[in-house]
Amino acid sequence: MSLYEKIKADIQQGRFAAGQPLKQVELADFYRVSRIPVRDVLQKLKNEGWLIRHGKRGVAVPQFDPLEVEDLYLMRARLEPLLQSLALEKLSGEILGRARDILLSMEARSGLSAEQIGNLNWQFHACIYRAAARPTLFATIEQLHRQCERYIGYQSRSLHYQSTSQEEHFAILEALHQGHGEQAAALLAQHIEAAGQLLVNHLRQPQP
Amino acid sequence: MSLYEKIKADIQQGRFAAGQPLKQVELADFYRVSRIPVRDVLQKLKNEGWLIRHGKRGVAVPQFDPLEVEDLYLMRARLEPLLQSLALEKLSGEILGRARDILLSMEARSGLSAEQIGNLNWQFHACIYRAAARPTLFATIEQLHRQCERYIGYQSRSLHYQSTSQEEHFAILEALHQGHGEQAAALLAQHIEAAGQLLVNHLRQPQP
DNA sequence: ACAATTAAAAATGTATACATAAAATTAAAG
DNA sequence: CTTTAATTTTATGTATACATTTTTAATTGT
Repeated sequence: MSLYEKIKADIQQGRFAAGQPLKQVELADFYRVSRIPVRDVLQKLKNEGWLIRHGKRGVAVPQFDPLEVEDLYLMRARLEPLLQSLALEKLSGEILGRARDILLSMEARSGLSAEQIGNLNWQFHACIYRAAARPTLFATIEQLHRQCERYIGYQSRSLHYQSTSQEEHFAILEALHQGHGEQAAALLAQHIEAAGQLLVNHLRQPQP
Repeated sequence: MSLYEKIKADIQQGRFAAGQPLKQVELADFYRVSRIPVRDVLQKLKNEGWLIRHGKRGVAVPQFDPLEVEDLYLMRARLEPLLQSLALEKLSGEILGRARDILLSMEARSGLSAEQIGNLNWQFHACIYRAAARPTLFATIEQLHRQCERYIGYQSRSLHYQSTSQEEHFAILEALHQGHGEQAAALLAQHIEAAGQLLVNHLRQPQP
């Protein structure tokens, strides 16, 4: 497990108080490394939304921000259907088969963590998106997903969502299989908006 | 002028051959610094699209890629009208006044470099976008602009575009002033698509 | 007692030196 | 002569040490 993964995991588990600046030396001591790799990781995590700048200098774990989630899902709802549509013509049976396999493996294995579910979720969509052969669009969407990752721990706590989500996945896959591009795009947009809405509601209600 | 700015400028001026990997020690020697700040800058520039990974390790200046430009402007055409629409209600006369001043200063001063024009261009739109108070959306769009920066040197070589662009800017401003939100959004989308189309054509025709 | 200025501290930025892992070159075997 | 394995070389990753900047605390003057 790399330093990057360790720090990211510890952020996700709430080991660092939100808003409180992270000191490079403290992190270096804690993880038994020097400050150089810590600096590298902090910059990387900052770019992925796991950390934000604190004042002029230094970084901190950001507060959970419903508005950020709203923005992220708003952008995803605009960009992902676009990329999926661009992939339409290049969707071979083999690719759709692999996408289906991912969905089935999600159903087969129970007791998956939120992180694992989120990952498989992305693998399913990414499998389709990749077919479009649009690296820049893909990279930007992938980055939006990474930014969402910080919140998915919450999403899965409303566990009953999982089944709904799977139904939507299969509906998208079916539409793609039958060549109904616009329908698949519309379903995907709804899928993303629904997930975003659920997450925002969840963040706005309890004690975050 | 910071190391970051120096290296970015040298990339823009074609000092480094595209595709050829950049060595940390060479850069450090050239700029008379150690490898540590070089590493920091390289990572940052990589995130902004000025550099890409080269093989397993190291970075290189990417080739000019018309498909990348197409993707970037496609995304901008989807996201920027969205953010502009979200700003609608909060657009005070003062903000629109500042936006107008930026446009006028672009007309007033002649002999501006491509970089300067591009910057004022962004200032105009950013001025409006900021009013929406949607930091995450804004940040993502800003990043897309940064990625476009690498190409704007080309855009301005078709200098006659500048006047058309300005007309579009004033049309958008006028629509916003009169509260015609959907019209302003449509104009903005056209504005972005036109710029993207022009740039893509320009990249596909001559000897890049 | 409060403000401002100055001194101390703490944290980040940078340089040098060492460790490790790719890459390339050479040597050996088929 | 080609291919593969081993060795050398080269570049990056990391640690330690130093410099600079920012923040905090203290001291002094009004």
